Amino acid sequence: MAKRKYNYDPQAKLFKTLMHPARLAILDVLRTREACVCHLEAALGYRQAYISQQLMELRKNGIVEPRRDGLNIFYRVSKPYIFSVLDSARTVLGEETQFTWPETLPSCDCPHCSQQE
Amino acid sequence: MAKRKYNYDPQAKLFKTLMHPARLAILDVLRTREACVCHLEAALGYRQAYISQQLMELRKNGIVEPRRDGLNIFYRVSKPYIFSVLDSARTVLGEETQFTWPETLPSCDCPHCSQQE
DNA sequence: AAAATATATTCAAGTGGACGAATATTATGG
DNA sequence: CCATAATATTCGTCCACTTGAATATATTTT
Repeated sequence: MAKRKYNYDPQAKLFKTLMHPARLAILDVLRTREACVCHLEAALGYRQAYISQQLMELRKNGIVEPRRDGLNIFYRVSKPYIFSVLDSARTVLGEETQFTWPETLPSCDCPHCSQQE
Repeated sequence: MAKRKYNYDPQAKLFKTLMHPARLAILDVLRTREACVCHLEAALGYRQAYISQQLMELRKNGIVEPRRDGLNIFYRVSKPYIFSVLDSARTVLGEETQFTWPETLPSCDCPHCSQQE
């Protein structure tokens, strides 16, 4: 007979979403600002479809949300508190350094990156 | 070309360890005290071998560590900061209630539970 | 040293996630 | 309304995780 007093599935599901290197990388790019798919592509070097797949996974779990602007769809973190989870994990692992992405990337053509001129 | 500046594998691995309901339940039992396998068995209602399997997984990732005392092997959380990760996750999910296990269980015969008499 | 108790390990079948390839969808510009 | 750009989805294969069943190991007791 199971005597569990608590349902751990929601927590487990959240961690399952976070257990993927590509998704963690995406969240780190989204730490400081919203970003379109092509920006994530330029930043992380993954294929477009692959980025979309991972974004879909994050979206299904309510972690990110899209905002369409013309052809671009900008993603942002809808639950910023998720970064507390990520930071705690880093602390557990003894990782002090927190890499911060620059606001713009030379290799990116998205509106956010190429609006200078 | 991949431009990742950071290796997310350690974090991903940690979350992978936490993505399992049974392991989360075990960690919650270990939140207040160490416990032997049979205690976890009594508390959670899982089979002994299954508990052992999940403990092994947690041990492989340095989250819990064993202490043998006669026939019993007591497990305790070796990285208590892991609870910050769990608590942050609960906050993200909007779960406020934190279930706390009693120190002793009537259905358990382990030394910690049946030393009254 | 054999039996009993507590725990660990191995094995195997079923299942779901990872990810590449191909294709579909949506919106803008001509 | 057709072409193009940006993003999304579907499909298929491969591999890792899950979990039950069986068995092994370690320790104490007799």
